[in-house]
Amino acid sequence: MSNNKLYRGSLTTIIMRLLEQEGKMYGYEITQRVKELTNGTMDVKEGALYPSLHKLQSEGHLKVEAEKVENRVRKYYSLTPQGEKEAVNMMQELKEYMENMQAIINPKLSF
Amino acid sequence: MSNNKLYRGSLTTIIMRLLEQEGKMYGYEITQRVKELTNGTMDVKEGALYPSLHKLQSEGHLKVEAEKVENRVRKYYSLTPQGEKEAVNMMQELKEYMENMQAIINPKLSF
DNA sequence: AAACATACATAAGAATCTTAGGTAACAATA
DNA sequence: TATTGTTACCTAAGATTCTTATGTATGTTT
Repeated sequence: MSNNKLYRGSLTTIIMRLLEQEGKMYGYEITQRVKELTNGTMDVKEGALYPSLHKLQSEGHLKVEAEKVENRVRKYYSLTPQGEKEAVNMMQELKEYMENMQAIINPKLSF
Repeated sequence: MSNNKLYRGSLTTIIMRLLEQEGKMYGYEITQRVKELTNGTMDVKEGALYPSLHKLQSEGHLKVEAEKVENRVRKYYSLTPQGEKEAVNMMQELKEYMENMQAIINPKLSF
């Protein structure tokens, strides 16, 4: 993801948010999109991505459709209705996280 | 820390920043300060805190002085010169993390 | 006397990641 | 044409960071 420990724990939030915005995406596409959006700073590792996608699917947050494009298989992931609720929830948790970190890091501005 | 996965990885950044601001603190004090600053939202677990403090010390970022206050021992931690550099670095990494998450979460505002 | 708060600590297990491999199709290049 | 690079999926071993559970000890409150 980066040599930065802070990214630990944020991969599912990223996946859910991208799918909320894009409708459907396949794994490799997610790695490329994140690279674009962060100017090459963030690198989603496949060894983290695929297990995460499978877990989100097994939890009922994602559904999959396999498509054959140019003789290669792509697995398109999209949010289930339950996943859409979870995406909203995760965005709220990200907001809370950011506010709490600001309050700790910059206590003078938290009044 | 919270039932929120996003906090994973941010404890050392929190410790280093608090010590940068306060000069010196002891473990239990850190747990209470974080609770105050986040209105009870965040709860730094002792099982995470003490191993983190010991690791930061073994890496040369923190130094310790034991003090006896009201017949109880407190271990006051403070930044070493190397730790001060590392604290600055961690704040920069937190800033980058926040910017990257914003860019992913809210791509329209990243231009 | 029991419960709560202060203050430290560690060990087992869970969760999330990195690293390092593997398969396969296609394109570009040396 | 052999090799490298890109696209596209996957898993397993190990590292790291956390939670949960437990322990010790002193002092305060109920």
